[in-house]
Amino acid sequence: MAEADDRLRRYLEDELGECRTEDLRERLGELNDIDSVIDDDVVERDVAVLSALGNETRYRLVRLLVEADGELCVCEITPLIDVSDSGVSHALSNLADAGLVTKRKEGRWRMYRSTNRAQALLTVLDGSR
Amino acid sequence: MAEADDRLRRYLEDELGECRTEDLRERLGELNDIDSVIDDDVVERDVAVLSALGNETRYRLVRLLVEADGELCVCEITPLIDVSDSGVSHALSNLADAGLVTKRKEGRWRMYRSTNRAQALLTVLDGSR
DNA sequence: CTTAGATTTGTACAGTCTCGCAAATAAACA
DNA sequence: TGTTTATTTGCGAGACTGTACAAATCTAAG
Repeated sequence: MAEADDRLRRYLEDELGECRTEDLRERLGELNDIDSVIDDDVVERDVAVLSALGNETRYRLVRLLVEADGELCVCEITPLIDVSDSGVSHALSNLADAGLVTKRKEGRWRMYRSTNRAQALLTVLDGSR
Repeated sequence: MAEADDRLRRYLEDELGECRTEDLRERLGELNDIDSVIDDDVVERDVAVLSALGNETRYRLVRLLVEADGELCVCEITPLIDVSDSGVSHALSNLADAGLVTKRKEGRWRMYRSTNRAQALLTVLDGSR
């Protein structure tokens, strides 16, 4: 920590012209305040969602369900996705854990649908391109 | 494809009561239309962005820069992030490639700032929780 | 033009992830 | 009840990723 503080002190000297211990302490406090706003649980959940979508197979599945604008049966999905049935199942299960799709049983068929969160994320990506 | 089509035909029989070859062909067409909207380049870019953010270290870096609401020097960031300096540097470089942060040289210091896309993504995550 | 310091880059490897195969489960129906 | 079919689950090989360490680069200042 001492070394990191020295580096920060030199940076503040450059930025402010001079840097008293008081100035260093103040900036250190500001940085800690910013950092302390970040909640560990939120980080964990968001990273889970983002890493679920950050895989081509899973991303395509979600995109498909969002474009379909309603539920699809697994038997309608697999012909469009280039991995094995079990690969699709693994992926859908992962997405369900992340809250990006929901699952419903209909007799011997399983229906999947994208969630609002999934739609919101894709919308933002579309809008910031 | 034959097997997959058979499964789809059986699904349509359940859903519609009966399923003529015509019905199967129509549904197959609809599914392909939905799928063909999905652009490979878009998939690739979005997955790159999402997988960049879908890592705890990189997510924290972006959150920090968004909360800071302006640029931060690497020397201000490293004390708050629990990986080595080189780890932070690799992570920032990855984020820059994904278009989630921008970099600016200021003498011997390097300043980073989050992009609109990064802010938009975090905002959506915050809003859909 | 040497030295010191800030940050990046190259590299290696431990750990994680993805996907296919085969087996298991569950629903429908003969 | 046994059979067929739809989907999931367990598991392992190979691919991929994250990180630290060391060396390189770049800047400023003696």
